[in-house]
Amino acid sequence: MSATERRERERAQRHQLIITAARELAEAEGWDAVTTRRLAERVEYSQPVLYSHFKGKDAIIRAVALEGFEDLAAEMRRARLAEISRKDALRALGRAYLDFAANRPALYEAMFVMPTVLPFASDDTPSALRAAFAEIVAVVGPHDDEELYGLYAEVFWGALHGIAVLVHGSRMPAQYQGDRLDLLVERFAPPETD
Amino acid sequence: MSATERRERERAQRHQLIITAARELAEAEGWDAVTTRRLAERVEYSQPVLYSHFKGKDAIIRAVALEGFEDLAAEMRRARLAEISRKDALRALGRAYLDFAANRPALYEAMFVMPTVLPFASDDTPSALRAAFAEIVAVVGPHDDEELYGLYAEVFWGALHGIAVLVHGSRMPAQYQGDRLDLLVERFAPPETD
DNA sequence: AGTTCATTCTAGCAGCGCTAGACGCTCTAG
DNA sequence: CTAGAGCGTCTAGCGCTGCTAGAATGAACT
Repeated sequence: MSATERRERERAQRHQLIITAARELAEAEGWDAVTTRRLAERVEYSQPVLYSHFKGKDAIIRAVALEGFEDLAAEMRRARLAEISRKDALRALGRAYLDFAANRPALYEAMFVMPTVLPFASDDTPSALRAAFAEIVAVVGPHDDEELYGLYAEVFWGALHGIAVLVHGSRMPAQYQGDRLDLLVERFAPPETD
Repeated sequence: MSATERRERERAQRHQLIITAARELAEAEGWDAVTTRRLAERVEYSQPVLYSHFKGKDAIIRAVALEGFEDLAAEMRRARLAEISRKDALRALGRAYLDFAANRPALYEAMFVMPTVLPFASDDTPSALRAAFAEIVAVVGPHDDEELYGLYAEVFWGALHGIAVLVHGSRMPAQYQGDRLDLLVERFAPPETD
């Protein structure tokens, strides 16, 4: 059965190759440039091969986005754990989030802007999405009120997302992003206990 | 010359007809359904007529968005002026903004989500856009610090935009939108002086 | 070595935004 | 009142998109 195994292994590699190629092409030229023909050419197979791995273009974007959530969760985690006070952790996480959005706009777009493709607040929400959200909850709380679980995180996240996409779309000047984060952190930092 | 005048008048009417038809079609079936063929059919002209009025599909979307800004500015203004205290005005404006986004999602999308099509913070920013932004500045200030002009408004606007689009994209549950607004208002209300 | 079967490719469909060039109608000037 | 100029509209078509049916290929198993 080793022949079959080898083929499955090759298949898995090609699966990942498609995802990576799609992400790289999107990051280099934007999602508009990611057509099935160009993507197929890039992985050096014909178009129909893509459809033997993914149900359609949407599914490819979904796979790219899912990997993105793992990256984002890791970066937010690293940033917040490097600080001691909660306020510093909040600012560090916010900065990590905005940097991620600014530095990898195409990936961010697949995750948070394109027509929904991943189930967010639902029973079958992928663990990477839950992990990313949990990172935000960890820095803004609340930690003592079950009823409000997630509310602060949602609003803080919403604010970060809002200014990230408005800046990216040139609807807001990019230069004051640091000041905006400072203001946001000041307003959302938990009551000082340190 | 009245014949020429009549023709120009008819042309202006048709211009508006195209914009209205595009908005209605988008609001009914989403922007994906707004193809030049379907739009032409709806206004009962052939495709090329659209291009004698607008440079391309982008320009039509731009015209729709521009009208939207006038509506939004008017609704925010009406909402904030109906309240006395600044905190109530802030909440009312926020609610008006979120309601606008929720009730007219396609129009909102053209204004704030689609690839930039109107110059926002620039010298030739249309007055409707300036007016809408000025409404937000009016309720969040600051009014005494030239250097910070617009910063509070940008962050408050960003937060409203963020939760609006995340809810619309099913990335955040819709049911707690009121609680989110309350939290946001509490954090952004100017120091109590009333 | 012959057969089976999975896999990949060629070719094509319907629809997209957009445009060139032919056609027809209206308005103007003599 | 008629002839002609010019504007406006339409038909037809280009190159592209996501996606797929069916032919052709090649590797693996008996």
